[in-house]
Amino acid sequence: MTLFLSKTLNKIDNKSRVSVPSTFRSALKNQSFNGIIAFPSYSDRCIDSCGINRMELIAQNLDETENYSKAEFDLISLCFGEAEKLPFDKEGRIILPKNLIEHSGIKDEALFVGLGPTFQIWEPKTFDQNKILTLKKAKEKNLKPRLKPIPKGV
Amino acid sequence: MTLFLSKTLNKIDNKSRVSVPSTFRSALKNQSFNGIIAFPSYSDRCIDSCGINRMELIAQNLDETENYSKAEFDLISLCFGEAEKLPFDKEGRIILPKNLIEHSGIKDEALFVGLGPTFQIWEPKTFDQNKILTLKKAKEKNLKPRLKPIPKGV
DNA sequence: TAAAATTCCATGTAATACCATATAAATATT
DNA sequence: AATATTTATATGGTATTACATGGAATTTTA
Repeated sequence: MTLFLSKTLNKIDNKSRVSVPSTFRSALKNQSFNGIIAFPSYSDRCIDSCGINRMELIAQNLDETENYSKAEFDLISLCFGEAEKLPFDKEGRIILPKNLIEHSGIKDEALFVGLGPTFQIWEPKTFDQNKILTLKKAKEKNLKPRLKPIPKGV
Repeated sequence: MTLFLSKTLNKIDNKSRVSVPSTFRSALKNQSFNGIIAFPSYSDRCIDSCGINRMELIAQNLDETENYSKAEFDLISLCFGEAEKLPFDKEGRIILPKNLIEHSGIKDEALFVGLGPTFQIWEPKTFDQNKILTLKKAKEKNLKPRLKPIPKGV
């Protein structure tokens, strides 16, 4: 299974190129497209990313499931339009499209954050602010990190 | 698997020619017909498109399985009747037929929007309006885009 | 033979492939 | 254990190619 872990901070040059951390690259090694899929996060000021295999799974599911309302279907469909296929160059870099740079507020550095089956790309400052906010909310609600029981069949 | 992602805005010349985005073209590279299948969307003011392979698959399913309701069967039949085979010229362009231009309200620009296994072609303004509407409806119904593959057995 | 459709060719721009170097990590050597 | 050597990774810049697009030439068909 593809697993993205840990954080990496890389620079962006004036052509909007960033090196994808080599650990992430090697996690994607066996997929049918040599690069990443990236789209604006629905809930945060960052870029959501994954490999093509996950995207194919989502597409297939959407195609085969009959229980979506038109409103649901249209909403999910919008995501495919926002998603960008970003191939690696020979050096393992991608080019960040304008719209994703704008959405994330990224300037000259990009923070890659592993989330397991997916990862995110953040403007470092925004990530820090968000982290503080998350911890604050957790404290207010007295939340503690825990594992939920794993559903059967997964 | 054929996946259409992201959006591209291309111009239409006075002969109704449009360049199909090269990413879409390469997604269709290995199909038996070098071009796209296009038909008026039954629910939106846009053009629905895909590769010939998907049409063949649907036709085959229609023939072999009992999984379609009468209503579904009739809808698919309608689509087949209105579907146009639009071949690429040497430069990767297609010619948009009059009826599709009229149905979509396209004038001098065409917005190609990836939907995963299919894609759509929109008049840019119409797409923007429709997007706003989709997001509004989603908000009303408290929907959030499900970008997770649904685990089997759940 | 005129009109329409298709194929062919030309060009500016933007994307990407290529090469060179710097930095960091890993391994080997003393 | 400290240092040297090698390897892998990240980064910067240049050259080349591909793409979208406009128009001309050729073929088709009405």
